[in-house]
Amino acid sequence: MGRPPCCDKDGVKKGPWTPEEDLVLVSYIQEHGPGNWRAVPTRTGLMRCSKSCRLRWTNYLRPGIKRGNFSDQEEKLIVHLQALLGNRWAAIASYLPERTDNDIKNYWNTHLKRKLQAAAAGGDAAAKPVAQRPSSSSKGQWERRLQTDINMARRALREALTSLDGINTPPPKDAAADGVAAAAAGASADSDSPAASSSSGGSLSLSQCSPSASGPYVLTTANISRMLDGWTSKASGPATPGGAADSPSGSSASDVSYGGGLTATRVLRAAFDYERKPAVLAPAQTPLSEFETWLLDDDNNNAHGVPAMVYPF
DNA sequence: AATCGGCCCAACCGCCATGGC
DNA sequence: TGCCATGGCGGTTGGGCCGAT
Repeated sequence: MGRPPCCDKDGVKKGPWTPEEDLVLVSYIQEHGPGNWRAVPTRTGLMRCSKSCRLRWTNYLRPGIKRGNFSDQEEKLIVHLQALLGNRWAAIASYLPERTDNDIKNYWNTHLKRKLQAAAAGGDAAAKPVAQRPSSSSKGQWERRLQTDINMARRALREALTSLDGINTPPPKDAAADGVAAAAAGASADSDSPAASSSSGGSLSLSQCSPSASGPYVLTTANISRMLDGWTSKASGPATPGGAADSPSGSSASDVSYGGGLTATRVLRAAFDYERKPAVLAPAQTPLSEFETWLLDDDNNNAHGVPAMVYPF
């Protein structure tokens, strides 16, 4: 007998998240913190699987996420970490605090893997990831090769890290006055994002934020602010997203009660406060320092230098 | 202008690890 | 000690977008 599914298939909504759902999820998490995902759908009224909620938060809504535009240093770091760790995207992402494992995985699959394959086709075997190299050699040869790979990767990583200012340090929190969705941080950096381009004043209705209206929906502080403006201007009571929202699910948005006199303004402010909590980014910084120590140790131990990694691109 | 095909990425699926009972 | 619930991770998919024809 197979294991029961993590969530009931009936009545569980799938597909892209709506702004209303994002706001409900964010407001819940800023109140209770991430975790206990099993309780999230029932407590928020979201017709989503707990897994879906967690993924939405970790891959999209979590503060401090940078989207798109991978820098050269990030590319190199990913390439070498992949060579070191294999397809352990979560581990790789821990060294790129602003990137999600899903983002890195997608970027690898769509860009870097192709580049490496092209480079490999050009005869640059040294640039191949460990996992792609021939495995026909004997154990001793394989171990020596692996150690060489690690040494090369360490050196290249250290070089990459030395010029990695700003990647591993969170951006100033008040720079963009953003909060929740520092998705906003990434979105605002993307000049072509709808949110970034719609910086003019005026209230934006929910339907204007919806994917169908103007491209992919990106949850930014600006969007949330406009959403809330629209709500507060249209609804006289507390934040009960109502009429304007043409929610396909027809369930959550209008049914959600934030409780405890939680107004829309308070939701937004509290969401900002949550982003200022360091716990979200802090864990990723500890391994980095250990990582740097490890790299430095390598310098001490690696008396016989290894040739620097030749970047295939 | 219409169609086609490739690219990109958000989201889903299934498996595994872990912790609580 | 075994079972179960839950969270986490990696692989894969589906659909929108965009350039080429």
